[in-house]
Amino acid sequence: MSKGIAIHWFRQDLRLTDNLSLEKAAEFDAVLPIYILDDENSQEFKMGSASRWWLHHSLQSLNESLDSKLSIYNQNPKNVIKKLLEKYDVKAVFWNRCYEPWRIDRDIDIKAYLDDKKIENKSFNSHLLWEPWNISKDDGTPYRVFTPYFKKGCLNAEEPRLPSKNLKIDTIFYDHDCDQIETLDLLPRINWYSKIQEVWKPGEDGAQKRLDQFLEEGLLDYKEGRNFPFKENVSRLSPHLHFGEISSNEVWYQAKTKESVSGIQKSLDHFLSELGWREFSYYLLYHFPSLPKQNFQPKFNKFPWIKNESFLESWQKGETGYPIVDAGMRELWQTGYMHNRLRMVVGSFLVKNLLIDWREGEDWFWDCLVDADLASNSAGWQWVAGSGADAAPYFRIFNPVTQGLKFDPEGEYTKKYVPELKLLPNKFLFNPWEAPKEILERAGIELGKDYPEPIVDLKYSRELALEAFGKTKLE
DNA sequence: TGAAATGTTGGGGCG
DNA sequence: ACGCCCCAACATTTC
Repeated sequence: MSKGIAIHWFRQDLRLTDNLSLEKAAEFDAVLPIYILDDENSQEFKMGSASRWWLHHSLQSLNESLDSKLSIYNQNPKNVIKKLLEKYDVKAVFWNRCYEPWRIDRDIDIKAYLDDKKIENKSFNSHLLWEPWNISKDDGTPYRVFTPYFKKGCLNAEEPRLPSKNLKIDTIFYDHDCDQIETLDLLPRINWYSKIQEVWKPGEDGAQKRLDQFLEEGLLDYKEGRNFPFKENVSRLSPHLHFGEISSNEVWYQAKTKESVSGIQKSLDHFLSELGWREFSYYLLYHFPSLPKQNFQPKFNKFPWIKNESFLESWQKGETGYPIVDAGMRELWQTGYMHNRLRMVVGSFLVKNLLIDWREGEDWFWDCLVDADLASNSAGWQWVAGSGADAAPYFRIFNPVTQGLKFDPEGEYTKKYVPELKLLPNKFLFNPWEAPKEILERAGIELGKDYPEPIVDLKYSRELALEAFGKTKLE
């Protein structure tokens, strides 16, 4: 009995392992694996530059593991599928669900089209531990606070499914009329990615290796070590998870195999709860699709953000004159990533000390991060700004000097990304403007020439922020 | 997943 | 021996 061809449409699931849709498609005589670059439907959420670099390499890796038979397209997905249905004996189309509002809309439309054509189709969950629509408060409304969402909502719900190991592909069908990875034009004209290339290994193999390394070397001391950007205690799985090179279920259950290691429990729980934050972001995005551009708390709608191109540019380039902030921004620029501690510090600085709209930060991160993820990025920025769900309170303003002293006391991280300060003694590393003349001289630094003067005064900008943010409280 | 301001305590110096 | 002051260390409150 012939079952014909089934399409598996790769999207944010660029892996073979634990891929429910691919497994389903592989039950047919032949599977036609496709990837479609969809710049048409994504509109204002078009993938950023760093993500494109990542995607290029991730697709190459995926293509290799499919014996170079990944069919790739740079067109409107509906047209692609339409043409494939016309050309080949396609019996079914499968995919794993995405949660960006524009993708949901698009997929609904394509599903209706397939239903209409009487083509079997089905979507699967291979991206989240808990579907957003399965978790709600007793009164049926969505949670707005992380802790009860995770502890009561998720941990009391059905356990995440175990990773599936059932993939058996007989025949891969390749569409010779498709585009090539190169014609997607994902790589930039100028090579700004050499450093990124050194640091990351996109693809399924790189993802599993990263997880292995984290579980061996980072997890045990995760709870403490995750705060220190020079330590190797964070997982750095975010881009791999974003592109679905490894499933969150794999990460969840592989981490749990370490449960028996003595003294690991607190770190393990904390790590699992960080996966919970990822879930919470997707949950919020699903239930509040305006999250990426609209304040979650409407009382922020009349917040007097200040437009200041010059401040914004200083922040983007890592030239604010605050070494810990500049280190974070330069890490982002050079590596396509920023340690979580620094994301909070630079976010607080932009939004509270510079009073610049969180959406400016969101846009910059979107373009620069290899892990740029609509759910995590929006939820994260709204958290920092205080406008989000379970957000940082308005009065929580990070002091970049204190944060530096606390979390990079020896300056390893800061000096790595702000090397012009490497001769400065630690005592003045985070506040060079307060260093005595002769110390600056000895370190070979002239402020305003070799390294910027601070673009704002900490104390004064803090007072301005407290005043401005305090007013949101009145509503 | 802060920081600064304010309050409290207790030890040591000193008349 | 005693009270007083100073101030660091810690705790609490406020923004």
